[in-house]
Amino acid sequence: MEGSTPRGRTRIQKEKREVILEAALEVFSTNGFRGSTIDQIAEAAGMSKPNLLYYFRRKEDIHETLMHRLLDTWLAPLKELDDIGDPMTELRSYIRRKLEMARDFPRESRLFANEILQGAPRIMAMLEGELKTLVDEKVEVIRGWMRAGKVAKADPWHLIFAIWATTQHYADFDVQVRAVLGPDRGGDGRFEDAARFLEQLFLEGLKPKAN
Amino acid sequence: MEGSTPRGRTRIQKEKREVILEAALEVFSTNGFRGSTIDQIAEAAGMSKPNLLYYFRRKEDIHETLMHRLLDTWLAPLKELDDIGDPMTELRSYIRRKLEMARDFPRESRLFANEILQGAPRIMAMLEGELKTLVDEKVEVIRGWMRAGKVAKADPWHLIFAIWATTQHYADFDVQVRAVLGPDRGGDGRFEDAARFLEQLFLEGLKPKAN
DNA sequence: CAATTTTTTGACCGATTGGACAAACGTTAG
DNA sequence: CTAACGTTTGTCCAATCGGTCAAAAAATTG
Repeated sequence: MEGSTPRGRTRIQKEKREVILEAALEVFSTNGFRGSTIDQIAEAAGMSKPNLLYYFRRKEDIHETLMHRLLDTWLAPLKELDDIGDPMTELRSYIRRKLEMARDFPRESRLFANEILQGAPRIMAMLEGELKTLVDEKVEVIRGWMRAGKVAKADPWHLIFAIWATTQHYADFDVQVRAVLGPDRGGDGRFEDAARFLEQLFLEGLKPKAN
Repeated sequence: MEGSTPRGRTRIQKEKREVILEAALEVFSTNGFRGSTIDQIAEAAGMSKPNLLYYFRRKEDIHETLMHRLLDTWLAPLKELDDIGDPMTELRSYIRRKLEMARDFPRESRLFANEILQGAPRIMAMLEGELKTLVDEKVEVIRGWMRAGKVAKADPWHLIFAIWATTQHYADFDVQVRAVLGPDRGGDGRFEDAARFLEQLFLEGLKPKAN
């Protein structure tokens, strides 16, 4: 009985689907969608290919499920950007949260980056819909702060892009960051260094203080 | 006669190799290495697969040639960062040049991003060698500016990362940028808006002017 | 022209791919 | 025990992959 793909009915199904998604995240995020094979995912999940296909009937279904889950996590920090509290503190918190996500969920970041890089064929609708709506909303919040003189006037859209770019860089380009920093500076401390730098950059910029 | 791969001897060989590289840049930058097929490249180059393989014997050879060419172009702006001239002007010029590259060579940027995202298996040596050396050198230049009080004190490595991230974002995440900006704001003017914003960000930050 | 070399292609090959399927295995309920 | 259901796997398949090869077609040379 029960339709095609087993819906997370039994306990075992929920568990196995979880194992598969975890394995698929690892594989997809390092090889991209087309560069990953079902066999790779099955092996990483510790099961046979047909067994994996019993839980997800197509390779794309795994990717789609993964992507949908990711998006909620991914947009959460921006959703939290609220009009209550001090504007500059809010912005600083947002930057810190995004940087923590790059540190704690680098695979998710790379999965997302892979998708966007290749033209976002599978999530274009979401970018133009849900994401754009959310950004438009937060742009208005930031604009309010700027009008009130709480934040320097600047393009709010590109401000958001800059925050995304600088924070996600530490997940997506991690290999390059570590290679350039070298063994001594490239250790665990790099995220704290980055946090300090980004805070200064976004708050005060680089122009030397008027002595 | 002549070794395996035809070296750019005849005029026709140089031309065809150029056509292939142009087509491969298009294909590789949108699909990644593993996601691209020789057939795709051959079709984009307007020739048959065996004919393409007559000029480049392996798929990897095309990618390698492309990558080597790219790197020179890619590092050029950083190499130009010189100790002569006003420091803040130099930094502003560097940001502008990098943004222009994102605008004029988005495929090259995405090709590079694809490689890094997947762990840089083919250019790791270059990252740890040539790139690191160049960055270390420029870090010293920037440090000198900071010691001289010409630039606010900050971590020079992360400053460079921030410039890379914010500028390349407009090439690598172009789809997302355009989707979020929408049809009206997402037109050709987005690079000028970005340039204005980035200049303000890196020079003055976002803290409101002390009124 | 004819001889030689370079360029192009159709046909083909073994390996890998995503996926189908039925049979086997395990588990639980009566 | 047995029947029923959920789970797992070995085997197979058609499509696609990177790459080979010999022979045809152009171009070049004398």
